Amino acid sequence: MSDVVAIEAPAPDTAEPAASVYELIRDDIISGRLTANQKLIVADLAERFGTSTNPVREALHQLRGEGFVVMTPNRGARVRPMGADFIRDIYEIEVLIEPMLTRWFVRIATDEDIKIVEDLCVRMEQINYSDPPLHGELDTQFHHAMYHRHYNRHAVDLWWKHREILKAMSRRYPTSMARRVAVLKEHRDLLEAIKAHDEERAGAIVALHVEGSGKHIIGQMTTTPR
Amino acid sequence: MSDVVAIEAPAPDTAEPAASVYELIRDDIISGRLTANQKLIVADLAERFGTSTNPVREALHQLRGEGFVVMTPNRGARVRPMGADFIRDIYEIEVLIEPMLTRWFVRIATDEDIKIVEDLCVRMEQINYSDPPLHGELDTQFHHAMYHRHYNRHAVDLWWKHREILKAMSRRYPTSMARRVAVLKEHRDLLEAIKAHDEERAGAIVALHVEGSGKHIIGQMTTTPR
DNA sequence: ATTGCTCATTTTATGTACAAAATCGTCAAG
DNA sequence: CTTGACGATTTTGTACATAAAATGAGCAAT
Repeated sequence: MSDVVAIEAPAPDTAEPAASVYELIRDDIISGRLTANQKLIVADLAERFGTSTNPVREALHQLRGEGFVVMTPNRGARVRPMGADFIRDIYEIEVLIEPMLTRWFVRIATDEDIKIVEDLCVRMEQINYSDPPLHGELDTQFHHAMYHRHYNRHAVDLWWKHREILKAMSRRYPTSMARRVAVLKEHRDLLEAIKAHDEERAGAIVALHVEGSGKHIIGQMTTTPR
Repeated sequence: MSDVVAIEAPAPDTAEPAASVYELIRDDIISGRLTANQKLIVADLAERFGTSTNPVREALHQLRGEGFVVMTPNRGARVRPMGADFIRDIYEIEVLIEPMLTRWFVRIATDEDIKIVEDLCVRMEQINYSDPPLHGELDTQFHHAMYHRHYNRHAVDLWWKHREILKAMSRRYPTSMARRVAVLKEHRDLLEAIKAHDEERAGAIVALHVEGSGKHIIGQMTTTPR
């Protein structure tokens, strides 16, 4: 009797929670496995995911609402092209939002809060781009640690959505040596401003930081053939 | 996103294009006919619109993607509550975005461009709040005239989406006398700054203008019982 | 040959009907 | 007051029907 129980949960949370159709398509778009303007044919996707068409149709419509997919009546869905101009648009908005979020963090940060971002900063300096994916992950955590508790959920959600797109984008292009050292320095500068509780300076540094990242990626996008 | 077409504009709106289920539900949410947190039952909506369930399901998912609807697995969709905090979130973002859009307009505006916004400004002064809905319409056109050609489509779309929410919200609450005179003055000041091609001043005025509108509505929301 | 057209055929999106699974509400028993 | 069973409600998934659009073969005019 007791040997038939607990078939669920073989481990805490190691097992993936069986990604939804929505997430699968979304990841395919963001990661670039689905190319710009590619047609998203409901029947094909349904077959590929082993479901019927309705889940796909619903996922597509949600993605459309989020802007990842463009739909035209009676002619279906296409992957939203995320070219250099779109990336620029996003960065221009982030240049405004991230300083706002950062200033708030500087205002409310306790010593423990600061300790967390400092640790992340140090780890990034230690690996020194030897492991780009890990650096990217730490970079995201660095900013996330500052922003995630902000009261303006709308702003944080927007930041996160943009972040996911930009993260995926920068994964497709290399980071120049010059930019690498700049990023490390900017993070360090930001950390100092935070420690000094200098709200204005921290905001200004983040603005520069975001702008620099944006300029760099767009440069890579427009020069690299791909 | 950029498929958000020109629904507004002084267009020949003779024959309605038979509003889609999506638009109907969306309008019901924004206008407040559907109240906060109200359950959106697929079968009911389908019956109300005289369609089958699939169009409703797709509309709901798009709305979810746009943030107007909140869905939880196996327990359906609810109207996203748009309380004072959410409105504050939106205004805080607009305080950043609108000045950016305005500055660009000041930079590129020709005399004809300025003429258009001036006319709108004058008309608002003439009706002097005798017709609040009309004032709201002109106000939207005033800003739209400045922003709609901006190269950052993402920012413009975001502004428009926010604008629709805020327009509907302010329609539900009265505008105080003090606020009325302030709005007229701010518009006039802005116009002068534009005419003087003073980018910085125009941006600063818009920031104040948006902030003032936000503060006012939130004040109304938190004091008026409703 | 190439272009541009019609028209039948196939593909695909969109709408309807129904089945399975989950949730919610109610009410009786403890 | 809480628990648990059971029926009604509602969500979620599948299968199919219809209508619109893409495709491509055939053919006439340049």
